[in-house]
Order: sequence, then C-alpha cells, then structure tokens
Amino acid sequence: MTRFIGMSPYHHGDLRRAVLDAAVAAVTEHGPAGISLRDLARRAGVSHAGPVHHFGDKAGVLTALAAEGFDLLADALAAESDRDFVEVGVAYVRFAIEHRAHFEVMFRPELHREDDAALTAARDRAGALLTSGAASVSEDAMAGVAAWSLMHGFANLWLTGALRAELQEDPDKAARAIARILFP
Amino acid sequence: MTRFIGMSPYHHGDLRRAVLDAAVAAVTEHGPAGISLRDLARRAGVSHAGPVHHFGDKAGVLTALAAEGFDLLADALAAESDRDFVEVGVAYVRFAIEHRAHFEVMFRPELHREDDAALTAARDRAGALLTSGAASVSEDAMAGVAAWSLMHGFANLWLTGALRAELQEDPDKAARAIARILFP
DNA sequence: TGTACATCAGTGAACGCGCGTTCACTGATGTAC
DNA sequence: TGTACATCAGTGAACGCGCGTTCACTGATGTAC
Repeated sequence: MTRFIGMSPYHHGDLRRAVLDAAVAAVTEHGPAGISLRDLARRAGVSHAGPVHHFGDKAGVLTALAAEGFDLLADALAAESDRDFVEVGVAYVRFAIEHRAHFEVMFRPELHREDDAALTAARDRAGALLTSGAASVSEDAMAGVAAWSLMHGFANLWLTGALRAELQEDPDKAARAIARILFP
Repeated sequence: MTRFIGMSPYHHGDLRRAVLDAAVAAVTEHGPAGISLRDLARRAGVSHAGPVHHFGDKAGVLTALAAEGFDLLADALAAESDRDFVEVGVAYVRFAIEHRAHFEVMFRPELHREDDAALTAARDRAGALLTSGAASVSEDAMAGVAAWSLMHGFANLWLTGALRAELQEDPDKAARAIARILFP
C-alpha cells in the first residue's frame, strides 16, 4: 500500500509488519530481553497500546519473530540443499549473521509462547532440512547433531565477537573450513 | 565465618560473595538480562543499596560473574588437559551444564564492563587451554576453532532444550560421541 | 590494656522514570440490503 | 447507488509497580598511641 510521509492515518495499514520490523531493530540494539512493547509502538509510530492489539504481549511479538526466523532459515537452507552439505552449513552461519535479531530470538524458548503452531511448524521444517542433509553425507546417526552443533557454535561465537579478527572478517570462509574438517 | 540464622549483624561479612551467589540464582531463574540489583539485595538479605557498594551497577556484578565463570571453566579444562583432548571437550559441555548461569553470562559481552582485568585474564587462560589442547591433536590451524565451535554449539543447543530427548538425558555421552567424529 | 578516631559497610527514605495493563473511546472499513 | 450498521484498529488517559540512583546517616571495625 502507498503511504505518504507525514500522514498519520488512523489505521496504520500493516501494523503487524511494522511492529515486527521495529522488534528486529530493537533486538539488534538491545538484545531480545531488552525490548518493551512501548518502545516498539514508538518505533512503529503508533500509540503505546497499538501493538497489544496484534500480539497481546511481548512474548507474542518474540514468538512471531522466532517463527519468521525459522521460516527464513529453512528457506536459506533449502536454497543450498542440492549442493554439497558443507554449503548448507555455511548458509546456516550466513543466516545467523545476516538475521542476527531473528537468530538470537529463535533459540530462547523462555521468551516464546509455548505451543505456538506457526513456530513449531517453521522450526520442524528447518530441522528436517538439517537432518536430511546430514543423513545424505554420513551414516553416523550423530552426524546431524555434530553438524548442527558445529555451525551453531561457530555462529554464536562469531556473533559474540569471541573469535580471532581474521575469522570475524570472513565468516563464510571460516565456516566452510571448519565444516570441511567435520565432513572432509 | 560463623553466622547464626536470624541474626542481622550490621556488617554482612561477605556481601560480595552473597551477591554473586544471589546473581547465580537470579540468572538461573530469569536469564542474564532479567536480574536487578534490588532483587539481588533482597536475595542476599541486605538493603537495596548494599550491592552498589561492592559492584557499582549491574554490569559490575555480571562482569565479576563472567570472570569467575572463565576461571571455573579453565579449572575444569585443566583438570582434563593431560587426557585425550576429547575429554577436554566433554568437560567444556559439562561445565556449561553444571554452571549454566555463569556460562550464559560469559558469552554476553554487551552485559560486561569492557577492559576488566580479571575477566580478560580468566578468559585468556581458558582460551589458551583450548588452543593448546587442539594443537596437540591436529595440525590443522582451524582445528581449535572447530573443536570450540562444536562443543560450544552442543552446549548451547543442550541448554536451550533443542535436542532430542535421549541426547538431553546423557549430555556427556552425546558430547563425547560428536567430539569423536571431529577427532576420530 | 584502654581510649580516641578514622575508615568502611550497610541503611532507609526519597526521587523520577519507563514499564505493562486496563478501559472507555473514536475513527475507518467492510458488508448487507 | 446509497445508507445503515457491525466490526475492527488504534487512541490516550490512568493506574500501580519495580527499578536505578542519590544522599545523609549510623553501626561496626581496625588502628594509632
């Protein structure tokens, strides 16, 4: 929909989307636990009670953000699924870095609403892509867990800035290198 | 020092330690971002301004907790350092699970005071143990990063409850299994 | 051994702030006829 | 095409709460002599 800057229509048009975008910005700045509904309303340009209409509370926003994140992750993994499995791992790390806010919310179940259907479905879809990919490259039943742990750990270490400078500079290259140690 | 239940001496005796213990409990319950100085004071049984004397602010408490965590981790790694490097990895995971609160604070630099000497020293000590251990078992320059990523990722996934039930039940065994895939 | 005094650890009242939540409301939209 | 009405989306005032921070204070401890 077209919207002119400076206009303040009573109805926002897509407040749900605007709140999620605001949440991405807020999480990027302050971390998942540092957001408030009032701040999201401010960022989205609506009154402080606006977001409540769409999400109920903070957990509602973060649950929606996590579900969106797992969907985006599944898309990213699926795009590499017919290539070398190592590239699926690289895509995992790339996703975490490019969608840092989503990624940080996805693995904090204490911030989610339990039993959200959209979240569960998206998470299962991403999980299945990882599992089937690992199965295609190794017969070891633990290979999938190892691959997930490896890329998940590297992504987390990268995001916290714990790694040496040259690894921080080119995460794709470093991710590919360690994935190849696990799956030569 | 001996202290009788119900007595409320003006001087606590070891308020610093009591606040850190309270922080462990609070972080375990509410996560690193969910703590408040007033709550720590309540848990430690002192007035709300008490902890300020020792730590200044919340970042001061969390910095001290992170430093203590890296020291405990280094101790745990050192205790296995003359065994198979795989056991060092298992010890890393065991530490994360047994000292969950410390572990969760250690890798959140945005919660720490920058340039804290005790934190930096403890972190370097733990890092050196990981690096030298990996070097003893592989010539690949990336092996250390891979090992760290693998165990760090597994620990994080375990802590968030993302893994299958049987892996949750015996994390030592699962950690050992995936470590052996990386270092056969 | 006793006394005086400096230092330190913890107190409790006060403040201003941002938060979540509630609620009666109002403006906009969509639908039935 | 027009009108009436139900529904929905967002408003803004109000509330109570826990928080961090400040500050003058007081009780306890340690040390000098």
